[in-house]
Amino acid sequence: MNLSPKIEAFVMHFGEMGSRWGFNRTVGQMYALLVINEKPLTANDIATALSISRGNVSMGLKELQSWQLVQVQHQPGDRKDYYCAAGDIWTMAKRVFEERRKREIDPTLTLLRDQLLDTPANDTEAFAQQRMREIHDLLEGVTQWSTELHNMSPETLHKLVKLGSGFSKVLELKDKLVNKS
Amino acid sequence: MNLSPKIEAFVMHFGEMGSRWGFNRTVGQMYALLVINEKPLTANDIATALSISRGNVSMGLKELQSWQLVQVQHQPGDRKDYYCAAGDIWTMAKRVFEERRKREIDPTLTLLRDQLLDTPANDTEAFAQQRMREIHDLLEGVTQWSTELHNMSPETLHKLVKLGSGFSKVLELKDKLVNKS
DNA sequence: ATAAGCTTTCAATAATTTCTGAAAGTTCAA
DNA sequence: TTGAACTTTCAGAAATTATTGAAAGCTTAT
Repeated sequence: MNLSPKIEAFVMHFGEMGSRWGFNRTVGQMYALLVINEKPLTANDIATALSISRGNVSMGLKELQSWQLVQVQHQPGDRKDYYCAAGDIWTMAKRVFEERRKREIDPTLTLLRDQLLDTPANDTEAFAQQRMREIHDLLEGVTQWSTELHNMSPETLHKLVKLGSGFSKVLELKDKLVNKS
Repeated sequence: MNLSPKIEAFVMHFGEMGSRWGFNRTVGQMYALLVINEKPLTANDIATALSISRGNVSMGLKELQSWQLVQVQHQPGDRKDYYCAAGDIWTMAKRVFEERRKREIDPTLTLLRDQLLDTPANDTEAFAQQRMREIHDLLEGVTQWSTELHNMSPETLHKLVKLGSGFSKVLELKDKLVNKS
């Protein structure tokens, strides 16, 4: 398994970015490799291509499966597991987005909900709770909104992205028509 | 500087989440502390409250300033720097969002743009480039869209969040009216 | 000029995370 | 039942990241 310079650049870049996207370097590289390869790869192919240990590949694949970003496939008469990137580009984006929401927002929302049930004991706590309320409402909005995104078809998503700067205009339009607020 | 249990829980939680949000534990704690405190704090207040070294606080504040999340203030006749969280909740959210976009998306977009200028040398590279194109277009959409968000007033943002599940309906509405696509 | 009262820097150390590879586990064909 | 062809696990090693604290830098009052 030998990578062309261009493909290598792409894979290595995804490695660098990996940690910023919520997984580690090798997991990033592995995913990139699976995404730009048309054909499914075995765990050994991956280990060779990236010069990492077989054990590390196994861990990485487990991680990618927990993100639902890869799929296992089998070839008839071959005992090996073959891996490939799951779904189209929109599916991938949605999965990463969802997974990150779960890890980055949900736990905080839970904490804030709990804290907001208590009555503040003094002024300091009252102010603190007010801030927590604001953060809570914001995060709840983001969560709802992310559910919305999750349920959109690729076409709608595509439209949304293409909408670009026409976005606030649509909001205003809606305001006028529905005549609320 | 002694924290009440509730406030401590909040601060510690932000510490835990810190790394998922793009900064480290102490930076997360520091920010939480500044957000739930009505009054500005000195670097020493922070060090005491969180039981961390003065040097670490200095580093952390530098980091938070690079995210534009804190402001320095001065009290008349006092040489110390006082710090507080910058802006309201929407400002904070926008700054975190923007900063993360810069770190998580922009570098990849640059790489992809470069790669897409070259002509693929073979079928493998052609397929790879096709994938890169898709990712590029998606990220460009997200970027545009994030600029849009950035320019929205708190009121518009609030409306957007409240819109919740009515969102795709608005999109459809727009489709019918404008009668495009 | 000096020193008091701050803040910042940075080399050394500590803590955490990632990676390796050998051993154990699984599955299947013969 | 054995063993060949895989995969997974996990303890220890390596790499990376965060933290400390002492020293160096500012700035202002005297």
